[in-house]
Amino acid sequence: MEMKKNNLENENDDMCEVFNSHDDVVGRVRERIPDEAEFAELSEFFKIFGNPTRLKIISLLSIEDLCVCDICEALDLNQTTVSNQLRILRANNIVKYQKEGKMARYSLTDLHIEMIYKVGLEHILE
Amino acid sequence: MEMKKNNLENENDDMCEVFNSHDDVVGRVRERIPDEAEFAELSEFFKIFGNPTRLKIISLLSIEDLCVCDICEALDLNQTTVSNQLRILRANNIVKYQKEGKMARYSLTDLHIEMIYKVGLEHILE
DNA sequence: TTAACATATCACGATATCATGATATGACAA
DNA sequence: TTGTCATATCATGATATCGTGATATGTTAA
Repeated sequence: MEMKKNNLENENDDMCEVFNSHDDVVGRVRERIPDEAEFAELSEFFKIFGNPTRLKIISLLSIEDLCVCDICEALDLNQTTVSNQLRILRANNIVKYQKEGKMARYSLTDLHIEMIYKVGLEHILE
Repeated sequence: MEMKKNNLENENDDMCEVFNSHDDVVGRVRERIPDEAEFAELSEFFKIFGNPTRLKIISLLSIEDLCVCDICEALDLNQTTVSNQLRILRANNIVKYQKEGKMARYSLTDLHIEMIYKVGLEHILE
């Protein structure tokens, strides 16, 4: 898969010292990664998935849109907990909602969210 | 997209009370989500993506396999930090490594990791 | 053996996150 | 306007996570 760029790399291939054959590798990959701000934003985004309560909400909403009280009931969680987590999910652009009278109907923002959730689930289930 | 199961739901569609029309919804979705243990495991898994240092390492390894010192150099991070995060990544089955003499060459465990990383990046870049 | 290097582990103080109780807001019905 | 319900916000103490300095392990070369 990976192209051998330089046949001059021989037994020194495994050195990490000052005059090392990895300098080119380091320079090459360094240019191809996002910048500091993007990593910060991306980690904030993924942090949201790192909490079981939020994952449960995401899981529910990947099946269908629900109001807050239905989420509470389906997950057997108190309203403060759900509402707080929904606020975090909203702030991070993971769910959106529309008001319907005194109710708020929540849904996932887009398909990325569902994809990430499902690929992760697939991964842990092997 | 969503099938209307019951045409008897009328203006009561938006009630959340004791005899509410959402009971069927709640019961239905409750059966279709993973169990407690799976949510716990999944959230531990996603937590790993919620740290910029680990994301940077994942980002590098999605380009090519690297040894610890190359990762340190490419990211301008001290060795302890990188080694600690690699331990966490290993423990969570996100990277693997093979020993080559005194070096350790790290790579991503499987394509799921790369997919999740890339879909997340796509999401924040809109 | 001894030295040097690559990597791993331990311990710790600073910081962030969690669930929750108390309370506020805002809509509708009486 | 008063009460009730659905939802949101605030404050807090318990717990978890972060980066890092100190130190250990293990490999190779002299």
